[in-house]
Amino acid sequence: MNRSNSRSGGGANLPALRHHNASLVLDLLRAAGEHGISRLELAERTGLTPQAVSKITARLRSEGLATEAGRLASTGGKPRTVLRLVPEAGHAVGLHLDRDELTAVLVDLAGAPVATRTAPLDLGAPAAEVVATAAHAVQTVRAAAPRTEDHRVFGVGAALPGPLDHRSGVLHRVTGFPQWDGYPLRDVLAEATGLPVVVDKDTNAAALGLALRERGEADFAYLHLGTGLGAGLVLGGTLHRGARTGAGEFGHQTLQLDGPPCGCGGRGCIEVLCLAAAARGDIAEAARVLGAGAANLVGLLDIDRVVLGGRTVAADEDAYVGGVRAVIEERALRDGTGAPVPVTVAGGGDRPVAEGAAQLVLAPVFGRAGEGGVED
Amino acid sequence: MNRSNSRSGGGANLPALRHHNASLVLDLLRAAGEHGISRLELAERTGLTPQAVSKITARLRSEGLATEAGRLASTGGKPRTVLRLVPEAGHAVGLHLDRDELTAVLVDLAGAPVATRTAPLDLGAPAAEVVATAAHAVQTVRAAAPRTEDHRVFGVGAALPGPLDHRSGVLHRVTGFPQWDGYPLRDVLAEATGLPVVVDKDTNAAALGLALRERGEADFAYLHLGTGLGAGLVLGGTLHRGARTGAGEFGHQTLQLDGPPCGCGGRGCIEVLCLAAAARGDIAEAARVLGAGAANLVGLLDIDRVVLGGRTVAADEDAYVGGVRAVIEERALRDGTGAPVPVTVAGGGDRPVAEGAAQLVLAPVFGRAGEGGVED
DNA sequence: GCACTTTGGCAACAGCGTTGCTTAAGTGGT
DNA sequence: ACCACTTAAGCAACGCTGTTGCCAAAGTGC
Repeated sequence: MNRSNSRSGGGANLPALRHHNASLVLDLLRAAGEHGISRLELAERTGLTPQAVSKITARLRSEGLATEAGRLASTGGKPRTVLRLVPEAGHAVGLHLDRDELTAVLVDLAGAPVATRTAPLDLGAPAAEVVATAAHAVQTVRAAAPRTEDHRVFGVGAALPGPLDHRSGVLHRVTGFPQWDGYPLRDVLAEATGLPVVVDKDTNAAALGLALRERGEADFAYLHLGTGLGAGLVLGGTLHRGARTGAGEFGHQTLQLDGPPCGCGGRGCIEVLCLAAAARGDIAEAARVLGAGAANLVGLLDIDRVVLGGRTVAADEDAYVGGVRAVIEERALRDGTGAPVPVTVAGGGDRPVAEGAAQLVLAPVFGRAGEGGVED
Repeated sequence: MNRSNSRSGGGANLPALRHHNASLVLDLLRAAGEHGISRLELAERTGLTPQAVSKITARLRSEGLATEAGRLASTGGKPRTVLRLVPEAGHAVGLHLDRDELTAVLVDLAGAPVATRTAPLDLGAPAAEVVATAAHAVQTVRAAAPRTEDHRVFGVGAALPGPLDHRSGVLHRVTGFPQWDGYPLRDVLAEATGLPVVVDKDTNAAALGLALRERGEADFAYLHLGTGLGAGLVLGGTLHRGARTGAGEFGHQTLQLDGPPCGCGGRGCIEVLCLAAAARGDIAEAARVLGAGAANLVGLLDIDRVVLGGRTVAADEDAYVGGVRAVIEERALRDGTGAPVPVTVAGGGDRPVAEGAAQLVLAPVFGRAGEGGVED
């Protein structure tokens, strides 16, 4: 049932079956939010029998993860009991290590932030120093979680710029900070905090978090335009990282053959076109370039929604959203492929990255660990 | 265990568990080919216990799907017994309906072609006529399969150009042949042949078939350059079709902002650039353009391998492979992301499409039905 | 107040992979 | 030639999964 058969493992036994179905139910409970969802609807949506759902939800209730929350209007018989997730039953820490700033956030199972801490950070400082600052921020927000046995903190998700190996948790050449090359951030941070740690690219974290904010979309792209241009892809409901966890290299896509030279050594990369236009104040052109890249992505992968973010976009949200939307709508019109894909902007500045980082930790709980996913 | 949690269903019970593990084992048996694989290696690779593998393989042997095939050299104890797939235990028909030609092929479980039939076809003819010709070709190659109870034909996979809805099996506006718009090919063909039918785009079929030819690559792209330019993507071991089964729109990716106008109404599409260069005999330029698009794809999705195919490529294989490879190697060098992604060409003319179409039917047997997959 | 509908738990069950143990089938030392 | 050892693989008992059949609970509507 794991789609990633090519990976080692994949064999499923009874505990795995149980965990799978429990995750499925938890995911639906999370999606239902505070309104909750009835047992029978859970049965319909999962394909399980009502009795199985009763057993599973009974377990979840005994573990404190779910609870009854009122009942629906009767339809001629006994009214359905509504169940909902107990958000405070578990927490996760999201950590965003940006070039000049650090954000730590404690989120509950529903993804709602419980505590936040922001601090200046010099990513160029010695590694030990950065790790110490990060670990301290983690402990600070962690103090906001109730410390009972049942209400555990699942772990820390750390998002940072630049290429890294998600599987091993080792960084590569973080742009502009060569001292991080080969640094085993995951293990060091796990040691410093005493919690399991997952590391990933900032764009991936943001994509995961944003994909969960509005539901129902299996294929989703987040485009981040800040000091650089990158993408995070959620395909089939989980992050697509690729074999070398190098997916999302959106900025150095060629969009203008033999165009202006880019810092990467290539020519006509979407990043240099977009940022050059933005730098000279031609936001409309920057948005048009970004839109062309987004439309390429939408057509190639049949993406359901595109979300824009990053400081450059935040400076002129309407112009970017409008410009990108125009390009996508025009192309959808040409293809005649029905309604154009919605384009929105990620509100909240840098918060989506930190909150999404926490979702890196929570994803396995809800059965959304992708191929490159980390076991619980 | 199914990655596609967002889809309805997803709930797993005991039969599903059994089917999942059996598929996993069958997939490894298929990968092992005629050399076979021992029970203990199956256990290692699946993560199941040796005893579970023994039970599963015993079932497969009793169903005639697997058999013992010699034993390995001893390593100090009882030598391991080697198991292998029995290819002739099942077959599938692959059907390639091209604009001017029809190819039908019967393949066994291992994917090896058993019987082939090629016939001229006018895809512009009335639908009933085309279906009748296709159904007749299916019956012809089907006659080559042993008709015993155990050796069943699983179904027909039909690949054809142009957009279509894989899930419903209904065609859209097949380029140049408007009469197919809205035609329920899957159901009509199922009626005519008496077999389950799966339809998909020709590029998707080719991608699936080629991805299985050489193993171990989870993320794979097939680029088809013929009268048009399209792509098929295998991500995480299964075909990526997208929510509207419209993924793979590679040809109308913008590669040259404000470039020459394309038939689709856009400008600077990779297809028009590539085909225009090919038409004026500048194969090197066509290959360079194709390479730029391929490199974009590789960077964006962290693809493991790129395979080129189609009549235009076949006319000058070395030039295209060399040109594409050069662009990809150059970009890999710039990024410093290790070894460049291998680029090869799909041999065998149109056969890969028909053989891949048969794999559309076999994929679920081996646990490789993607999100858009069809149940057995 | 009674008939009906719908929800949801209890108990028995079939069947999955796992565990503990035994048998099969080799190698290598003496 | 024999025996100790190693490795492979089947048998039997087991725990636990979702399923099935049944019944109690809790509503609606005539």
